[in-house]
Amino acid sequence: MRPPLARDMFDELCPSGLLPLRFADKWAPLVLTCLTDGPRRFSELRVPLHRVTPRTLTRTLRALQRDGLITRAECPGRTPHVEYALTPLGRSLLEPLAAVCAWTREHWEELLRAREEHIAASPA
Amino acid sequence: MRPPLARDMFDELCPSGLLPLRFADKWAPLVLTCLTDGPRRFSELRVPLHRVTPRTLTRTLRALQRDGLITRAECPGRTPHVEYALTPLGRSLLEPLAAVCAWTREHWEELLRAREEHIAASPA
DNA sequence: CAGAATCCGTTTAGATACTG
DNA sequence: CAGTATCTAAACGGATTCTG
Repeated sequence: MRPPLARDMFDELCPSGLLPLRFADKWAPLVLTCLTDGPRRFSELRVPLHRVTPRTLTRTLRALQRDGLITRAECPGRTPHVEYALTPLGRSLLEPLAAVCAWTREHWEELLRAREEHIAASPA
Repeated sequence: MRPPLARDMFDELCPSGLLPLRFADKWAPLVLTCLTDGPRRFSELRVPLHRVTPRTLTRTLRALQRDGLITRAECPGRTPHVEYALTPLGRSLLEPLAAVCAWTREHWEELLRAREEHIAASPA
């Protein structure tokens, strides 16, 4: 019923020691989701992300690129632009990501209630 | 092939707007995992977490408690102590959490390779 | 044992302005 | 269009010391 805990959770839980790279990031999962249906431009990505500042979006995209989850392609032509797209690796991450989001939707009310009760019970 | 993106990803992806509460946290997922097999004490939790400082562990536990994912019980007696345990809600989160960790284990080598290639390709 | 208090360095992210 | 540069505020996390 209560076996001893592993001495080092960092070795056991994930090879990364923590959540997968980029998963404990505020923006990265949202960016990945935005790329589900195809490549997107820099400015296209900003809109659904509450007009996140260019600086923040740039850093997020660079990190995702570094980890092989997205690609960055410069598209020359009459209207030159840049397109970001999921790699197969990045796409494979969408599944566990969706599972987490589904959990949240399912338990949203419950989470809110817990918070409210906690606030109500906490001392002034 | 390329439908327009939702204007507000925060409304659509998760009710929370982001990942579920506490999921984008460095320690929370590890703590939840440590509680899988039963209640644990404060000091018991520190060991597998690389001797995380009391301050950090306390804040993590408070946040998890606030969101209804764990309970805190003071156990009086000859050796008084405190026990933290998963709520049913907290336990239900273990499943999507495990899915994410499984993904990481599965693609760990690939992630490492991408990083190395990126470092090799980046300018001095 | 289970923390609280304090200090401090790092990281994160927003606002704003500017550039090839 | 796709960023970069600079500044700033807040959050995160570690180290240390102290307490009911």
